[in-house]
Amino acid sequence: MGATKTEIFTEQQNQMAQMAKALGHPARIAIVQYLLKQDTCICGDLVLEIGLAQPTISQHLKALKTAGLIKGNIEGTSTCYCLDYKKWDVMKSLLSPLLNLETDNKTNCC
Amino acid sequence: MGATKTEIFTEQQNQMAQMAKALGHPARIAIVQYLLKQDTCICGDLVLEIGLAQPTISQHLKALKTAGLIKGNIEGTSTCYCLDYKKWDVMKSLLSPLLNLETDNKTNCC
DNA sequence: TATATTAATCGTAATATTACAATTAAAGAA
DNA sequence: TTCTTTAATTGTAATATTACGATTAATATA
Repeated sequence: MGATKTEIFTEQQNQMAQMAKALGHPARIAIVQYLLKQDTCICGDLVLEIGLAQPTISQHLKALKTAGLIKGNIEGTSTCYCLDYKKWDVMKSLLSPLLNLETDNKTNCC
Repeated sequence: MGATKTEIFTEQQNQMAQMAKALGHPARIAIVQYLLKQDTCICGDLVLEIGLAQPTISQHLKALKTAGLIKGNIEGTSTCYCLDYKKWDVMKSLLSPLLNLETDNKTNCC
């Protein structure tokens, strides 16, 4: 045990969970916010901005990249990171139905 | 090490991450989807629907409840669960700025 | 070629998560 | 009161995550 039983869920449910999980750490939220403000960054920018060690930031960048939320391009000795807007659209279309609920006329159920 | 350094992030960043994390497991996505469809449910419904053991479902319900995304009311021998729309509004207002990006005229940065 | 610069990777310790069997608790039914 | 129903809790094994020092790799620069 200990590992998520992905095989009993739909592909969509696993995808939604994976994207939410990628945003489920404050450092990764901070990275995304930084990219929203600055468009691009390199690892060193985030080390200064966030204050975690370089390998830790690198690890979080990898997690966001694996989830497809950011892209990285090697440029000389550094790597330029940015949001991957295509994947972001997928995430939006998957998660919006959950977030944009009609809460107006909903009363507490129980 | 091993624990998230919440103290170096803003309250808002920690909140956003906490809510995303709560949705970061396919079983919890499935629970939320079930509640969207059925409005209310009890633990046993989800055990049948999802196919994980009762203690596991109970644990996921607790995680969603701790994050504030669902509410539970004891009714006899069972507990009635439903989405907490107030918290859902908070989540929407926090996460929407991240999700609803203007992706139209954005080109790949690097 | 030697020396920075930048970041990825490796290794590892601490902690957290996931899943479930076993048990417990609490309310309703017989 | 005893038995059933329902779910929470406890305990635990397997796995995953987080964080960082040390190292490595790869490109610049002197």
